[in-house]
Amino acid sequence: MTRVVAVVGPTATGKSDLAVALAQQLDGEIVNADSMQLYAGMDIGTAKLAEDERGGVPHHLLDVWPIGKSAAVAEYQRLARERIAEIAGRGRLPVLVGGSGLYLRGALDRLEFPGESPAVRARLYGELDELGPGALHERLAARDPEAAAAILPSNGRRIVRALEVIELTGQPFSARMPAFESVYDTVFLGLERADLDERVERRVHRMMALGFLDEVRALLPLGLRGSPTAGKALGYAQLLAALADDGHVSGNLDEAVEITVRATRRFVRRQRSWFRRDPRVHWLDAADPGLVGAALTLVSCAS
RNA sequence: GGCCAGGUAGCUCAGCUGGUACGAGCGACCGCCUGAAAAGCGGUAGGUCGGCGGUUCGAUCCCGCCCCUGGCCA
Repeated sequence: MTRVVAVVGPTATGKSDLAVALAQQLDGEIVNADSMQLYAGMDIGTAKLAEDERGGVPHHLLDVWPIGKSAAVAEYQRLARERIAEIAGRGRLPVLVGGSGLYLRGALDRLEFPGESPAVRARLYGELDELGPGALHERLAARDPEAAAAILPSNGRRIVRALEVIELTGQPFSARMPAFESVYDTVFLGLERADLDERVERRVHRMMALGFLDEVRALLPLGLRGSPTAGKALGYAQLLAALADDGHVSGNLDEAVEITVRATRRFVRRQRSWFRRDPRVHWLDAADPGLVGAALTLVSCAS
């Protein structure tokens, strides 16, 4: 079975750097598993490693989607598995890095995504607007009681997806995540650190100092504001709210920064509660000076 | 110094002409998560209702004094 290393954990823990170090030591290549780093042009705000920070290690699945594109796990799953196969085919070690939990699972685990239909989905969202989530949830309960039980009546988005899948496939929608079972021989390394809240604050301010605002401005003509996924990214959404369409600051920038810091901290909480449940993850303290060594030990012990 | 408005949850504010604060939004904390996942959704905890007296069976809402904030006038 193909051997893969996955570096996971909350944002701002230093996953990218650890991945580079591991790839250098283990003859690896890196595959991005960060939903926002897939977008071209989102660099500063996603903390994407610049060329000269990649330590000569090939990086895959960065900058592959245009800003306006609506992201999709299923497509990511396909792309990631292709890359993993190619890298392994070259005799090298695929190192997956990122903090997008569902993307990681899509790439690595036995997860199958039923199809999608933009038309059906658009119609369902129209109905959601008109009737409200409660009514659609009742419909779901009639067609697939099990899915309805697992999805809260207020969660319009998931209700719509469940109904979409049922219409498309004629099959019930299994609303629960499957067991933690990888399709590869994967070693999961999780990074954590105690001082994340402060780090997040410093990082957001550093991004501003590096020209985050100009980056957002530059993405304005590419349709960032209307983009369903990219436009909602942390920091981007907040700066967008403070910018007029012509790129002039029309709102309160300091407040936008402050809100970004808070929202990012909340994101860290969500990431933790997602990754914590995965029993396969070997947790490492990112502040430990011997981090790389510890990670290498774990990888070699697992083989 | 006088007049007016206001002091209610960490923040911004709601609050039947007195009867246990119904509070709400945001935040915080905890959790959920199968094609937008940096998204979406849920649960929980927070209030001496500025202070002290008084009226009343009972006062956040009535009276008096005091403190603080904003505005107006001197």
